[in-house]
Amino acid sequence: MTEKDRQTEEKIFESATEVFLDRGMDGARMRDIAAHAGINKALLHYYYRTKEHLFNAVFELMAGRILKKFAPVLDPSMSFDDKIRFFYREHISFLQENPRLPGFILNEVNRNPERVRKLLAGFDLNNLWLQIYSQHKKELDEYKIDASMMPQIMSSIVSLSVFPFAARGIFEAIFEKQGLSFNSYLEDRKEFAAGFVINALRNNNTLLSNTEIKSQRAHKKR
Amino acid sequence: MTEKDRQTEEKIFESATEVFLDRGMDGARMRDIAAHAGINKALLHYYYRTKEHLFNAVFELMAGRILKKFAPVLDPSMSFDDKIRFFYREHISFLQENPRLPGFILNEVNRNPERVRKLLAGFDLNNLWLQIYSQHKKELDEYKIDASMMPQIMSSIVSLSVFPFAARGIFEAIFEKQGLSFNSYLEDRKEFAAGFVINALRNNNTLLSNTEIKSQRAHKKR
DNA sequence: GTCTATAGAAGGATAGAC
DNA sequence: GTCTATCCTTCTATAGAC
Repeated sequence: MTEKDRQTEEKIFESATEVFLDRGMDGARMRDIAAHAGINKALLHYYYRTKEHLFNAVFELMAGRILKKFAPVLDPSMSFDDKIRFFYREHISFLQENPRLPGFILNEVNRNPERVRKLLAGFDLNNLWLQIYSQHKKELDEYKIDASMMPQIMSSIVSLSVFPFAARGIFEAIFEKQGLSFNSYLEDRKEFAAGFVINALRNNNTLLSNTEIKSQRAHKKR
Repeated sequence: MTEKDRQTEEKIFESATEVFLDRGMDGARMRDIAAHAGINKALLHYYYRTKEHLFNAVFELMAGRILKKFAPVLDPSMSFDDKIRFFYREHISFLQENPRLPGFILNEVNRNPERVRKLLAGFDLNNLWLQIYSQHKKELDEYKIDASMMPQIMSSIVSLSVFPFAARGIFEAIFEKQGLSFNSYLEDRKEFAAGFVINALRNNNTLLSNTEIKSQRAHKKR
């Protein structure tokens, strides 16, 4: 009885996840979710009152799952370089298993800004970058990186792993034309991206210093 | 007469662009496009037979516009470093004026792979990376970069400028919590990203060499 | 070319039997 | 808990008057 409930509800949730990931909130059809779960539409409404309820359940689980993957960034037991290497290995592997996740989340979030607010509500973002900076102050000082550059640096790190998935459709098409597989590109990327970032920071020369100066100037303007 | 046609058709097209950029193909409503244009639905169908026709017209213009912005990459008159600096300045400026474009294109392309095929049909991608590599062989040799690394490098360059726009909703929310403006972040980014990439390549040390070796190994596997 | 009115299809949601 | 049948709304698209 209760066992069967759980099974059905789970099946519905899995089917909904599948269809929503594929088509998004607006493009998904309750009929398709029901068909995918091998049941009828009425049962969907029995477990989740409306389409929106069902979508929210799926979205929150998925968004939570991807956000949790950023947690190791605050692990104090790793050096900055190791952390970067670890991050790309783990994060890209995770996205290889969930390739549609970035596009799904980004799209829904851009369409409905209210979702971001609710989503980030549980996280302490007020001093996120300062936290990371403080944790690695010693190494970052050697690189001549100060706290004001953290937004640029952190956003760059994330871009390098998430964007290929967000632009998956285009990447796959271009790679195919050149006889490359998207998957082997991703395998390479785990190490390439880490090396790329570490090099960029390690030899933080006049170029970055210039940026820093301009950055301060720009901030004063506003 | 004909002048009025042109005006109406243009107004419809602009309104459609606005609504499609905001809501996507699935989320857009013909009623909203008509309202935005100050006309009625029937007139939409008079000029563009179906919603899909109208959408395709908008999508093709927008996609073409963003793709054209990558053309200077093949300009042979600039050095590699200058090209990178030029690219970020121009590309980020363009996206500042069209911030919803990346999310729109990426979303529609991921949902409908057929669009990519048609989209890229006009471009010679068979040896795109080899072209760029050949053009700058001398500089790239100094960086110890060979042709097989071009996919990783080019995709990294694009990621750093496009991703902040694709993830605009999240970025804006996070920045707001820290008292930063998305726009000043973007202003800084034009120079930061260029410096970041040039540094990463310039001091291409053992890290990248390792990646290269692994890369070759990985390719043999498949 | 532009409008009003409406057809016709498709979507989400519910009633009620089992 | 699960189903069939159906309601009601919304959407795209067209007919027909001006």
